[in-house]
Amino acid sequence: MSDIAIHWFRQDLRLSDNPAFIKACESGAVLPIYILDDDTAGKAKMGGASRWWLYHSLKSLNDSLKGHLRLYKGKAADILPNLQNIYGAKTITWTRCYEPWRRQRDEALKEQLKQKGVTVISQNGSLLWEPWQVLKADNTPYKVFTPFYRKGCLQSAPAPAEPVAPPADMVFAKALQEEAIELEQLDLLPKPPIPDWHLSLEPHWSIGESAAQKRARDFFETGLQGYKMGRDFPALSHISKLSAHLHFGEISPNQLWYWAKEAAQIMQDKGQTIDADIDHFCSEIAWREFSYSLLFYHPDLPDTPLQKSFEAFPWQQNDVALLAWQMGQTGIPIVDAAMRQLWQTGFMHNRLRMVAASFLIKNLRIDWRIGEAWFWDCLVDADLAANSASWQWVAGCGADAAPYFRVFNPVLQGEKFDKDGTFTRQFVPELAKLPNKYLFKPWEAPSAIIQDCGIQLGKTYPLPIVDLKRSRQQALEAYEICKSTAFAQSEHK
DNA sequence: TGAAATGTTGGGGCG
DNA sequence: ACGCCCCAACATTTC
Repeated sequence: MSDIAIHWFRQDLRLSDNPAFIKACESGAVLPIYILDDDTAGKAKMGGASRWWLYHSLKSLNDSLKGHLRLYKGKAADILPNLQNIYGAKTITWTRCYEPWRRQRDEALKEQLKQKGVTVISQNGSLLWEPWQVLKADNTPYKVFTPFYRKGCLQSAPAPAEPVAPPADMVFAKALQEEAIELEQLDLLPKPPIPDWHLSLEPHWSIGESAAQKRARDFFETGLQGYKMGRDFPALSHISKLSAHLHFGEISPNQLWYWAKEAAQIMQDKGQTIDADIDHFCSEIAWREFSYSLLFYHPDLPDTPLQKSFEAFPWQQNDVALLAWQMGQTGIPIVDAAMRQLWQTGFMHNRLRMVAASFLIKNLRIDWRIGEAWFWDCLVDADLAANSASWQWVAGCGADAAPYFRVFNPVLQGEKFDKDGTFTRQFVPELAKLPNKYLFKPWEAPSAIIQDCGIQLGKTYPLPIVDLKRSRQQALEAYEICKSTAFAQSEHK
């Protein structure tokens, strides 16, 4: 077999259930490549935590490919055609991406390569359904999740493709020596004098395709039963923690979908019913699909509120408060616990993402895009579609968003979802001795108790940077102003 | 995938 | 026995 096929790995860093990669293997000797294309990404350039994850994921992928993964850095629009020339590749394959900057780039590349007579194959390997497969009867995209999922995905669209096995045998193209670079040269990890913050992430994750599969299997065995309820409690492990694996394509949503169905069958045979848990897990996967659909049909989702009335919102600039939020020093224990979890582990529990985001947007009234940028930098699962759709959801300016007046009370959220304080005490150890009654509102504790617990409010732990009740009220007022301004504007048109 | 304010009901204490 | 008040507990509405 002398023909050479390039498989361009992007967000599909796996060999299992990778239809495009299989096509490459069937078309000739494979040259597997990865291009770090920061130049084209612009504002969507990967954040720090993602880069750390990518470093390890590429390493793992290279192992699976027996050391044949070729790495490049720069504009894919230049590098890919160049490689095609150098190697005389007849086929180029890739798994589709949906970020606006990637779509634009890929479309142009595809056209250019096709004109040169190259067979270009792009396939779906990252979504259960392509955005254009889930449309309303009038061929427009859904704007509300429930009908998107129930009608669009489950009833109208075809069943998700069943996962396919990794290629039985891989023949690799003989690589030239000089044109690729080493993993270290991608500069994915921070270098001195930048703090080696990423080292604190290491113990929390195991990265790569086989780790993703193991995580999934562990979850289906031990976490799925009770998922629907348990997923709301940060101290429990009833969450899949698969988001980063999914983002980088170390595992496909299709694989998870069918494993979930299998798990349902196994449990049913044992006489246990976990239908509600399975349904809920599948609907969470579908939220990811919904986000991708939103991004696909609204390319400006990452920085423009879908509801135009929000353009007039009176955001506040407050760098001191922002820093306190980022560092987990707001004086609101559940918020601080959440923000520290993010900083220390590269992850934040879903419920806490809502609480922490609500606090930034509504109590501090800081622009959601600023919080979005922080999450983008800190999350190992940072995903353009999910991150922007979710921030818009919390801000109340997205499609099918939480209504703006839905303001989370971080004290009640703590009392409800971290009842015994396990999670909060883990990340805010300076409050560990505080009894549950005051753990989520230390400012209300009698000074004798505060003293007994070895706490000095304002010194060992901050006083709240805002008054929750008042700031809530102000947020609601700001929303009213913004609404009436938008109304006045629309009247003048 | 809220919370607070307001409304309603019903049991118990008490004159 | 009765009415009255108080206040949980729950339901509804409002933001």
